[in-house]
Amino acid sequence: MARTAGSHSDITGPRIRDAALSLFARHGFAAVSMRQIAGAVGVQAGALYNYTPDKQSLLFDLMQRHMDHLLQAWDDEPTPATPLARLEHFTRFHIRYHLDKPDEVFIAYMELRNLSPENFAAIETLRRRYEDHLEGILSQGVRAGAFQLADARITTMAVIAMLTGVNTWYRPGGRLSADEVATIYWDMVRRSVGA
Amino acid sequence: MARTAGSHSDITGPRIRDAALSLFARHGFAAVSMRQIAGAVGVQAGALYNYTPDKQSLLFDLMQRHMDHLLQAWDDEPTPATPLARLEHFTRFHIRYHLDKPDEVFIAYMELRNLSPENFAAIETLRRRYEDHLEGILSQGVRAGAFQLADARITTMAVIAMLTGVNTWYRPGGRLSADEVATIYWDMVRRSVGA
DNA sequence: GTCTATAAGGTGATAGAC
DNA sequence: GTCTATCACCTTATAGAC
Repeated sequence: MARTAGSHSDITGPRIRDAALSLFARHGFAAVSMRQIAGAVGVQAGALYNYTPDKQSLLFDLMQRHMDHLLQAWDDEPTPATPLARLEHFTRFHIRYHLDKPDEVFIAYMELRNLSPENFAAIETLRRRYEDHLEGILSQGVRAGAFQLADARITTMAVIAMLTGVNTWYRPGGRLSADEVATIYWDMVRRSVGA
Repeated sequence: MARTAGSHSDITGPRIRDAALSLFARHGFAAVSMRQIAGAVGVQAGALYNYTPDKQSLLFDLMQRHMDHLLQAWDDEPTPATPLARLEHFTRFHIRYHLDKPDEVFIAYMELRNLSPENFAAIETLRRRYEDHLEGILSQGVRAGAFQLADARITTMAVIAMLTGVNTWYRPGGRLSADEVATIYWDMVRRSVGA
């Protein structure tokens, strides 16, 4: 059945995104050609332009979907009662979600410079919205006397960098499970905010 | 004087590296052509091949110099007496050094996937050597009873990710000086290792 | 919706003149 | 050491047949 001519719009679109995601993550946006993406999907390069106006839009689409999905996933999470419980929940959610989508995460911050200025601004807005969820938890905790920290914004950036860094070294099947890793990181986060 | 024909080997080499560093950092290795680098230096593309056998070697040269220089700079630093003082020294050194060389730092971990397998292995060895300096400080501190942490290797990766993350948001002339930022981060590092 | 063919231009790298 | 010219190939994107 492979390569049969005809209409496949409902499955070809997702397949193009999957192939582009994987290839961009492995080789980088600029190093991957439309022909390579088409080859991975099993169509000719011209057919891709039925699904994206150009290569830039394909990249933006991947990043925007990733950020939208991340924000939605966090909105769907429950909200524990105390700042301490909320911070632990965020820590474990962030590690779990990011380890689950390594290609999306990798692209979302490695390929920012390949976005057009307008597309860059749009992704930065979504990223800032996600960071603000953590900053809100930290600020609430400071007001409630649960945390002691010098600057909620800087602590936000520090914690997110620390947590996202798990993706650079964690490999499934290694010395520790994802849950064990999350517990160790939660211990560090908890102490670093003075809780 | 610009573009005069003749012999300039001692100044053209560094100028090529400077131009490549800046262009790779801004646009990415794959998105920059040898003609662009030559244009920034003020020579024709063919002249670059008197200084590098190919584009890949140019990238590797930049990364290797960066890692060599980082390791040498750390070796040149004094060694404070206690684990706590050593950890503070490493924290401040890492932030200062990395804020000082943002292009080198950016390339050194954004362009790893564009290295050939042999070159990648060489850079990873140097990176691991740098990480091991921090891991050594943490392990010593645990043995001396100065730190309480679950896993020296994971704490090493977490602390380095947190500290290097400063480069993603810090801009000179902003709300806080580099020294003030380093002090806030040192407070977080100190608490996260249970000191 | 996918194909083939093509336009218009860029790519890394080399040869040989000066 | 740098230049010009060139090779062989790849690039994104589009046009028109089916």
